[in-house]
Amino acid sequence: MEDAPHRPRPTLSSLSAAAGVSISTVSRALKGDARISARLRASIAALAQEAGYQPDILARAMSSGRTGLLGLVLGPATNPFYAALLEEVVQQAAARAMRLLILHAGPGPIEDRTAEALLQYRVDGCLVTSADMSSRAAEVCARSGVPVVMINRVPRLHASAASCDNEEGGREMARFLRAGGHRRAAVIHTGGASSNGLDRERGFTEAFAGRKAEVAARFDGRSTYEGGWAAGEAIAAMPQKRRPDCVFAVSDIIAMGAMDALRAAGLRVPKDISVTGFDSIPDAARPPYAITSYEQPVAAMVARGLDLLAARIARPDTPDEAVLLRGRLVIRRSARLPPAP
Amino acid sequence: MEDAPHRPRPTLSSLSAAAGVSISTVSRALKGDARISARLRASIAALAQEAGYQPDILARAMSSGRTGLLGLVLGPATNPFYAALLEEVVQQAAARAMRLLILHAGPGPIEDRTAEALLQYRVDGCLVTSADMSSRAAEVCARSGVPVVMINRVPRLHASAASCDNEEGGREMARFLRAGGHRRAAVIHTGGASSNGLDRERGFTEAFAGRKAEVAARFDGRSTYEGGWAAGEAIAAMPQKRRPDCVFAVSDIIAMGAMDALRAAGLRVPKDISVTGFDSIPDAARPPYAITSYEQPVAAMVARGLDLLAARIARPDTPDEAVLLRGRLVIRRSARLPPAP
DNA sequence: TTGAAAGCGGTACCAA
DNA sequence: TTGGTACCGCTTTCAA
Repeated sequence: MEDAPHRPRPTLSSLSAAAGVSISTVSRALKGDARISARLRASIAALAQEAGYQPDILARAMSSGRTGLLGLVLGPATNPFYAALLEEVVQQAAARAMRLLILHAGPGPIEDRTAEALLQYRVDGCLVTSADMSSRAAEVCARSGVPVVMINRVPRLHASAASCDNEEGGREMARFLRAGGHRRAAVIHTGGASSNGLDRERGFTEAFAGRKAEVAARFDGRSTYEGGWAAGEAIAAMPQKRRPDCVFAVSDIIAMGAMDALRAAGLRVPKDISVTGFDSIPDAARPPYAITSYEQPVAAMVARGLDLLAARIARPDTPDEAVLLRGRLVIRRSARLPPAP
Repeated sequence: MEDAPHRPRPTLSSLSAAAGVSISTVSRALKGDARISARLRASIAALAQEAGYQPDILARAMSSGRTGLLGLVLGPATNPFYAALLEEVVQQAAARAMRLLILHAGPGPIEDRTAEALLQYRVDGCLVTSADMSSRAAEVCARSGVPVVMINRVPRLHASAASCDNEEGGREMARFLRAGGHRRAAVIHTGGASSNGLDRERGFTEAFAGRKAEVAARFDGRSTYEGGWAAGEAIAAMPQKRRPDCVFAVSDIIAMGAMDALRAAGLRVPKDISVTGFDSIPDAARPPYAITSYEQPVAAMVARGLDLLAARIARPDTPDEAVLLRGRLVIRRSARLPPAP
């Protein structure tokens, strides 16, 4: 290939010179304005095509005020749930001709300096999927009128949200386990940090507790495999009489850790103890785990989240809105089944 | 909180009016230009601070030509290796005051429409960590002079790269297995798509084969857990006499699948057969796996990658460069150890 | 030490 | 149906 130093970028101005018409005409022709004659439009389009013209979004943003940029705050990508969310968001955003500016990925809150980028690049809106959007960042958005949508998060101050019906998910899991004859449950939660976890636990506890059934123990699983492992060890160490007959972990990654620890301690799953999770990440479906879980409707959550964002970008006065989507119980082999009817 | 409609964004112009000086003066004062008196600089800085001034990067880019934006092409985030890479890149880029525009995340090549975004947003450079940057996208970059750096990839046409010394990694693993007394190896590769995989396999094969030792079988692991599983099943199904005594998978995710399949077939790891991987992702370190692996120096790869990119952005004529970084053998329990010396 | 003014590449309003 | 022009916010050169 030639080492041709890249040609100067074609602009409206260079096109207008080539076409012998004004800049405004080229601009209108390219966006299909009906006021320009069909012939002229076609010839200008051909010219642009040939020159490899690409509109400069930055320049457009200068005058139109719209960047087409969405700020993205992602949770810890090492949890496969967020990885799946990321892929889904990238794909759906691209389909809507929106681009994502990554503000944060990983555990912990987003830095203040990062929150500033949000303003500096004039993002049209902000998508938050992480557990932690610092209140500083939230405030920045609110103050400067940047619409915020949370996915997989309860909405807060000046934000909309699309999430899974976590409480119902917890309830469904509880009903399933009770139907399977379980009487003593252990819940592994996330230490109170996340409202998702709290909702799941609340739904579970509410639906599980009852005649001759109780949530007998609670552990902090810190949303990590290691946290789940520690909880699993603690459960395995309980005297057999008091030991729970089932475990509900508020996320699959925790459930995996717990399951491995229980097995390492010599317990059989689900023979000695059932283990269930939440999210239904691909990892949890693998043969050694086959974890019964509650699947979050990730694609739908992302789609509705982008809808909400788009609506708020188009009409800033649109009132905030919270969308709750129902998930689906996915039965695998990690929990004893209810008797066949 | 008040529902105060967000104030208009402060600009150089509004600050200059407030300060009673010209726009140029404010601009220079804010960037610490020595020509502005210290007192004036301080008072303007205070004003800006109070008003919550944030420079408009887009406007700056219009005149300076530099956006501070890096295009990011990421591989399948569902492989924890890419998830780790993502977190590292986001963090290090932020530390350098560079922002990431996500162009692609997931398996498969990037779409043509996406490649255009790269131009439209005038990214200063492009970071590619995926196996597949379409040649169209590569061409777009080359033609418009956007520097490209590959991380974990062999450099191609008009691009620099920072990657792990894959061949050496393969060799080290081979030496380790041979020292452990292994004689018949199976290699699970990625089907030829990735040069990484090829390099690892080449290094391994070269160092393993020799007196009374050979690579006895090859399988396509498709870079996925499922691919590894299928290969594991195939290995387990081999007649015992011909069965390999060790497995080298070119990535941990493959190794995990293979290991699970081998165990499901009743083989013990490492007693009956040793299993090793590559990458040293956190998942591979978990107790049930404890996979002996070759760790890629992810942080260093990202750091050097960003260095290369920054250098090319600052001086476009900087020649392309390929950096090879050595990784580290991480010995765990999935492979028989060499006898203690 | 400070200010005025010309762009950067579009958009959109007002004329013609 | 088309052209002229002001403007978006900042950088930078040239004058003062």
